[in-house]
Amino acid sequence: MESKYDLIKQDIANKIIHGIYPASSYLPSENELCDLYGTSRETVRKALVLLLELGYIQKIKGKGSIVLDVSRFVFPVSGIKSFKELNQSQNMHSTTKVLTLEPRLVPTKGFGLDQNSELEATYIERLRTINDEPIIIDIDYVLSKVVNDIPKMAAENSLYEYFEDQLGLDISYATKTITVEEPTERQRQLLKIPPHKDVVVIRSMTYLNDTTLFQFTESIHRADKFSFVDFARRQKLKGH
Amino acid sequence: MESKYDLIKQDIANKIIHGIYPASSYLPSENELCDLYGTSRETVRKALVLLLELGYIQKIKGKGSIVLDVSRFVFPVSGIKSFKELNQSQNMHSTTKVLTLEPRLVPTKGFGLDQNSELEATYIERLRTINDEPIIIDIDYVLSKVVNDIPKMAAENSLYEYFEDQLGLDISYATKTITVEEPTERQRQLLKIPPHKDVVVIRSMTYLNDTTLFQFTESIHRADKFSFVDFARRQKLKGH
DNA sequence: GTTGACATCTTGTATATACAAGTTTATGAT
DNA sequence: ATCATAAACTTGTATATACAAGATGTCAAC
Repeated sequence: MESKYDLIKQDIANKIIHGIYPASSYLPSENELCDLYGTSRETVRKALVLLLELGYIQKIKGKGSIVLDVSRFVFPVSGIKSFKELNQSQNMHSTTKVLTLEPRLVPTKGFGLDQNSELEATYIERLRTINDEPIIIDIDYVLSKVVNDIPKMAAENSLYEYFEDQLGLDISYATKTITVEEPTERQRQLLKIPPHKDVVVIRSMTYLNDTTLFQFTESIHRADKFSFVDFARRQKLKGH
Repeated sequence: MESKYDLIKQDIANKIIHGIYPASSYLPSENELCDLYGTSRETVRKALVLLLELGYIQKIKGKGSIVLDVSRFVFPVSGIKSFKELNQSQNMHSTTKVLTLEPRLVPTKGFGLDQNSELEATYIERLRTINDEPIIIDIDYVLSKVVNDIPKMAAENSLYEYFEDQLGLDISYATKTITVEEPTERQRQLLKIPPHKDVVVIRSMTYLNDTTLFQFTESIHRADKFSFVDFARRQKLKGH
């Protein structure tokens, strides 16, 4: 099922996380890794490219692969991660309260959609607390075309876990925008936003492997509790 | 100098941008691309992987590579991009005014550094306007170890262009955090921030290819003009 | 019409090989 | 000791080959 280079990636990643390969040290050379895992060099290199993209290592021609300081990512809101995954990687006491779960149409405005399209969806509104403080309101529109029924349990636990492990959906990529906006009165109350204070809104559209759109998300954060951590590699795209 | 797969990547990317390969259509198959460019399949595949990471295409096993709607990225603040690059890709009238350019030590606090380390740097403070409105204050600490002299022209034009094209620096990756904070009085005046309104702060540390840190950046945005667009691929990292 | 087997597309994984091009170390001549 | 060269490492690029596995269409059998 899982490919060799994926297993190698995970093995090396774990060794980095646990300090077996400490930061700013060199990994074994590619040829040594070949011997270690009993594979060809190209296979090892595929694993290393994945670690490179994740910001775990830096490859330097002629020298080797340096382990980067990955402890900076202890608070990774980057990438597509679910609240539960986020929560497990930290050590925090958090809860999820499902406020609403009902069928609704996706609002044509707000996500930049065609006006004529009427998309049936399951609307889910959840309040996330960390250490008993309300921090995030998560609003999901899950398109009924893809998922017609969502048990409340799944919403309380983890939607992604339900979609991927239970339904076998292949969630692949998402586009997201981050903006700062005035909260609605409801949001102000739920998140206990002081007067004059804004909220951070992360809107995303999530797609399956076959490029079918299946979910809209609005994540409303208390601005004072908001932090977005990102790792970016420089890549030039000349043109035009 | 430039590799085949990089040229193929750029060629296909340009064709996607110009609509020769329109959104939601399939690219030619990998074998057809081999014939087209006269290369092996692995070389073509390397180019496609790069386009995949950029969010230009989606590969589907057994079917082909679908072109994604890339027009959503017309406002890409994602990745490492300089203000000038950003400006050129849009069509806006913008200016850059250099407020300060002088040697300074990097403040030990604020970037989470060791207290004992005293890093000499060039301090640059710039005010960015778009359509005559002040939008962004950019603060740079460029480490003197790497770059000892920065002409004012370079700061007015593009620091990255100067670093990469003039000095031949190999800028490779950066870590960045986005938070919402109260502006200083100076920031409030420069950006004309109304009372009670916050600003968005993007702090980043930029590294060269050989993992040497060379730049700290603080980018202060007017919250009402701030927008961050991102493309993210889902990748699970199991294991603890 | 429906079904199932098959062939033929597609992309995904894995290997072996070769050479180019940085980096470091060892060697040797001066 | 100094310097230049060469050898021995490292990663980067490119190719050829093989098979696995998903998607699709054809064709025959029922």
